[in-house]
Amino acid sequence: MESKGIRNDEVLAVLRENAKRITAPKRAVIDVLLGADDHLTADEVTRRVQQIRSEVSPSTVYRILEEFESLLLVVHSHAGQAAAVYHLAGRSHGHVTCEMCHVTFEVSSSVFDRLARDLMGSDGFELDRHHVALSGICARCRD
Amino acid sequence: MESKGIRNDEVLAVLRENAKRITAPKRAVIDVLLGADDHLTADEVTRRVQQIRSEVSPSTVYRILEEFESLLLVVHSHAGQAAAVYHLAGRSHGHVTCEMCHVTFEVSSSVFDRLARDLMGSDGFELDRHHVALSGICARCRD
DNA sequence: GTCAGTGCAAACGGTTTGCATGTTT
DNA sequence: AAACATGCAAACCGTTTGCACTGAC
Repeated sequence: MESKGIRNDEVLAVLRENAKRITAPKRAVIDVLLGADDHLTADEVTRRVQQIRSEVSPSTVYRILEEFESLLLVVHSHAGQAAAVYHLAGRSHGHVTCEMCHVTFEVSSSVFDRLARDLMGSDGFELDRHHVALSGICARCRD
Repeated sequence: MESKGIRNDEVLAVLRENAKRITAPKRAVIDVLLGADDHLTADEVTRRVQQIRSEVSPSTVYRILEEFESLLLVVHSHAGQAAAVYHLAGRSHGHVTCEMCHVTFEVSSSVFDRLARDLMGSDGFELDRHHVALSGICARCRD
């Protein structure tokens, strides 16, 4: 079990530093993200938050995730046209998502580092490794 | 100007081989895809088709693109949550999309080959290089 | 007391689907 | 004639937005 790279109180500190208010829905979102081992869609975050505070609306969750992302506390990425997945910022790097089981995995930074270097070298393209998840078939689903 | 790797009559031949009917909307879609230098969204394909045959509906274009893709004539990929982009199958490999100008580029197969090898080696993950577009900033937009 | 944050509901964009009609074979 | 393809409209899903209200500061 790796450290997530950020703690509850660190998130709250960043909010205070940026004159953002600390509200019950935000606390709930933080707890959900800290308690999640894998990557969650906005809908999954909402459902988990609603287990504690049933009145929290999806739009609030989107707004909170957006705020957290603007503060570099959260990262989201896309795989195909499916829903985006969110997780706390930290040691994460690239993402790959299995087309069969829909689980998103972290990819070691060295793999993405090399890709980024190759793209820069061949086309001068600067890779944004956080934003997009590659698709494919994971080892388990390939049997 | 590179060859697109497939010609009008080859597309029609594949349709015949697979007992698919050759209709005016399909001919129009083929012409649009053959005439496009870059990658088109389904909406762009629809609009260009409608310049010739104004009655063709978006859903028909989606169904045609889906059929063509199942026949391996067309490939589509996603960049973020934006609309998918389609183009004729051929020598294409991976895609990268610029977050600033939203242009999608082909990436040389060697870059994606190496990435695929790395992912297989490190995590046993089998990359689907066609389906997802990486994001970043292209050389032109970086100034 | 003020204003950022929230809940609700409605709008949105891209895509898919049900169904009656039209067209290819 | 039969099966497939199409047009239309409505549904769909993830996400965003307008607005009045609430609650953190």
